[in-house]
Amino acid sequence: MAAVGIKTGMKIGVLAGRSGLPVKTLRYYEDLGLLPAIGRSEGGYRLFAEESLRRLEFIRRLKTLGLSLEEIQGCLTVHDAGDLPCTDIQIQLERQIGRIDAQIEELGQLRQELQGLLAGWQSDPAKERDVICPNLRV
Amino acid sequence: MAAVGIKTGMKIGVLAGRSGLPVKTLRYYEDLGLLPAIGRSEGGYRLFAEESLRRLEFIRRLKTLGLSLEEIQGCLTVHDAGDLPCTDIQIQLERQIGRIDAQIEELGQLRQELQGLLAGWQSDPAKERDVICPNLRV
DNA sequence: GTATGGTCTCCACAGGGGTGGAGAGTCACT
DNA sequence: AGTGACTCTCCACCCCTGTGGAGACCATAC
Repeated sequence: MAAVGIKTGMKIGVLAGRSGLPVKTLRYYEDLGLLPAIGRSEGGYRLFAEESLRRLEFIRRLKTLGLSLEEIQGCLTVHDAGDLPCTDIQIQLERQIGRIDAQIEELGQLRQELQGLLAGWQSDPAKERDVICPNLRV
Repeated sequence: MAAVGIKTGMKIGVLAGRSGLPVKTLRYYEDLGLLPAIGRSEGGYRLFAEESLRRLEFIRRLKTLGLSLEEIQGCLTVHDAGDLPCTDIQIQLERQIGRIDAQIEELGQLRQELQGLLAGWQSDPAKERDVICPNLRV
């Protein structure tokens, strides 16, 4: 009969201090559904479980790996359903490698083009009619 | 004595058709000062010179090379002052190569990290206490 | 009782390059 | 005179991940 319905938990400032994230960011994450609070205090303050710290670590890690909050939320949803999110995370990370490869490819081509242009660059060309930059011929 | 003060020019729709850019974009460029109109018609319509087409080509080219509109505007300001913008463009393009190199470097490191994680990925690991994804150990 | 600090909600802004729509005015053709 | 196409201005919204502030409430210490 004791302690029934009693919600204990950190207030947002404590979680901010322990996680190193700004209070604003935690509210933002909560709004997005990334970081559910276990409830509210009588005064209306958000209360977070200890587990939130783990969750924030997870979020931070996946963020540094370049996943969007939406993608991270997808993984967390799997976790919250009681399943291991490993497979989903693997898929996301593979997708992320794909995006990175595409970006690197694109950047490499652009770099090539820029290098080519600068290789033949004339620092003081004659002015040309109908062209703003004779080097670019445009 | 003939044709004094008469402003001739394309209306924005014509320029849009000939340049291939949407009317909205041309207005946006004009607002930014990238694409000055030679004036307004009696009815208040923007009028553009033939030269605007060249200017838009120039803008488009530098955009494909990855310069921001602000950087492009810097080059155009030099041009409008009557100077050749080649040197400024060269500087911008070199800076752009620098940015690209930094990005590629960063992406490469991230890719490395992702590859490393996925290399040892276990598709069906045992659940671990205090960890959302055992593979990431977070 | 009151000062201080934590927290609440709601709204706005940042960056960069536009895009969409409303409502009104203009132009050309019939 | 009317119709339709074109243009004007002004405001809002898109992407994404937050951040800043105003005004009000809550909690704790003195």
